[in-house]
Amino acid sequence: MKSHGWRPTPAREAVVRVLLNADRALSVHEVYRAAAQGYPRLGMATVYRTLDILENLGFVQKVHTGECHRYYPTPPGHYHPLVCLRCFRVFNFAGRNDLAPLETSLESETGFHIKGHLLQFFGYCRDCWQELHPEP
Amino acid sequence: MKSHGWRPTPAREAVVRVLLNADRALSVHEVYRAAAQGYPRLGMATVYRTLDILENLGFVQKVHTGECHRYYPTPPGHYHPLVCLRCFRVFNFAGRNDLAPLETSLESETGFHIKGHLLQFFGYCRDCWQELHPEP
DNA sequence: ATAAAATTGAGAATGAGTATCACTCTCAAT
DNA sequence: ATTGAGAGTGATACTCATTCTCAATTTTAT
Repeated sequence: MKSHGWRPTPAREAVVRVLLNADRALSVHEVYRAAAQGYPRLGMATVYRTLDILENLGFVQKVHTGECHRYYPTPPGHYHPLVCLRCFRVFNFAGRNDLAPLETSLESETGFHIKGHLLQFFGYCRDCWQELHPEP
Repeated sequence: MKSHGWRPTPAREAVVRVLLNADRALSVHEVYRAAAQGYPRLGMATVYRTLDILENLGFVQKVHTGECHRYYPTPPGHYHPLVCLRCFRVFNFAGRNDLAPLETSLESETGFHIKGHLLQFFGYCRDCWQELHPEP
């Protein structure tokens, strides 16, 4: 991050630390709460700003969940998220069928200049599913 | 819609009419403005409610665009949208690689109960791209 | 050290979407 | 044709995620 022209600051460090340790997708407010533990005078605006930077650099990814956006650390490689709608844990799956060729053929077929895509699955992880469907 | 237990009303009719004639994805406010032409006492709340119903029935689909959600009529068959980020026209493409098998294998692999997915491409259509990159 | 530039945080502002509630409309049963 | 139960409506207030503003602070290059 510092190597991309962004200054290292304690506020940013606090946010980054929280995200790297995240075992699930966090809401902005969760990131704020956790990061403010180690850096109490942190402000929400800075969290948003830092998340934007991290997302642009590809260090974190945003997921849509029906409610607000959540962020989780980008895994190495090209994966898509399968998100639990209850605990927001993320399972990253490789695009069995890579989207790049589809993207290329779509471009020539439609004349569109494609800028990106969105692919994710929603569901309930094993644990949450069991808690939601208790057996007597 | 009427056949699914929902009462036919002029407000709903006005909203439906707008969407069926839409040649691109419309924001809720755009739907409101257009529908209110033919039914001036329409309220925003009803537009939101009707769009929810139509989405649940599968008559319209929601797209994410970076800003607010937009809706467009669901084409017959199973397609995914390629959305122009400038004019919001939608090109529907068939999932060359259907997601169902991937979904099934993900379920057995991860123990997740998958509830849905999100697949869409963003870009600029030919016309908008040309306007954004004028040649001298 | 010091000036220039980047960064910050508090709080205000924005705006999409939701909730409320008194009123109106629809429709099946009379 | 009437009616009453309950679906539907719209004005309005509200929530809350996100963005904006700006003066004060921190960082970096000199």
